[in-house]
Amino acid sequence: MKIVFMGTPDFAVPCLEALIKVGHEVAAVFTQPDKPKNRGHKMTPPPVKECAAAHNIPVYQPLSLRVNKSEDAEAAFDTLKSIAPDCIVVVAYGQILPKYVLDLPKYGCINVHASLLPRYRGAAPIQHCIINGEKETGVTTMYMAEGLDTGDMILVGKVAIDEKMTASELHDKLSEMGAGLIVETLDEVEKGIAPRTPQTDENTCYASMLTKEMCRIDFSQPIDKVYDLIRGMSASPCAFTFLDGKRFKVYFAEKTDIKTDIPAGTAADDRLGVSCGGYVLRLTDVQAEGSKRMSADDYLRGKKVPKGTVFGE
RNA sequence: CGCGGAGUGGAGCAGGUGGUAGCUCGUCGGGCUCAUAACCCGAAGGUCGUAGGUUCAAGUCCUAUCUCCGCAA
Repeated sequence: MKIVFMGTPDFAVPCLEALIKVGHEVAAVFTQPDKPKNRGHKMTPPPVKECAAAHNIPVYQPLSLRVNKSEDAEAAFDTLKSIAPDCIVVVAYGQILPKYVLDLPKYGCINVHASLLPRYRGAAPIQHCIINGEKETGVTTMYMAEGLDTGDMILVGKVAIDEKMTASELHDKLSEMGAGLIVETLDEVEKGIAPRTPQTDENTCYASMLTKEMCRIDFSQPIDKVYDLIRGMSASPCAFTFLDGKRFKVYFAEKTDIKTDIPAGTAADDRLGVSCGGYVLRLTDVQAEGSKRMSADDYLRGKKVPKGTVFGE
């Protein structure tokens, strides 16, 4: 099948590679423009671009595909038309596709979404699942519609969320699962045997983009909530608090059943055990400002965090 | 050229007013103990990111360079 692939971050790369590997003709890749990122504002190409380049696939990076949004949209659409793909596969592209793009390919536009739709539509389904303490999630493929992640569903893959799983671990797992699922989906679509299940709008919920403020740990919350937040934000953007006036990232923690009645956010011992919702939450994987990520044991070898230390400011 | 921090024995940090390189932990040996992740004694282990420069003398000052990290995007 002749395919145009649209995607941007790491999550989309396994899908792209899978399509190439099974022999689909990936005629072009659309991805977000390079952006000044990281320290020093270095221009950084999206991971999907690097993957496409490695396979000598032409890459297009329009600012938008909506004609009223950017000047290069029309040219991009012309490019799409001239390629005339059988199907457009969209995986975490980060842009809204207008109706005339959705209607262009014979088999339509097919999206890979990292949740069990109609639950967790939106930008950050993986993190929100963990933050909300879900026990199960998965990947869904669907025919794209104009609404955000509202299209008719095709195939679903489920995965259990382990108690100790972090967002980045789940991300990798779903990313791989998505790669298998999109290959299977295209196969069935091409043969005309793909199911088509409309979404119900009843059980839906929205997974909004993550903000910095959401990453801030509130130790007055129940310990389960704080624990899930830390897992759900790890390793990026990463939950944080403040220690000694400086930002202090927490990549992972352990729940204990030790009860405490000292104020929330206060060190209950000298081993990074913090009072949280009436219990002690032990921070186990941390990163101080200007330093690198390290285990609590390593951190404590260099810095004392005595009982009574207050976190949060 | 967005702002800022850091590179020192296996780990994490101190030392930065230039003059024998230090702390905590770990490791190894020994001791004590019914016993221990406890305690006591001792030992090993570092060309102080790299390259230049200033100096009688540089981890410490100057210049260049590499790497890593926080903020911000």
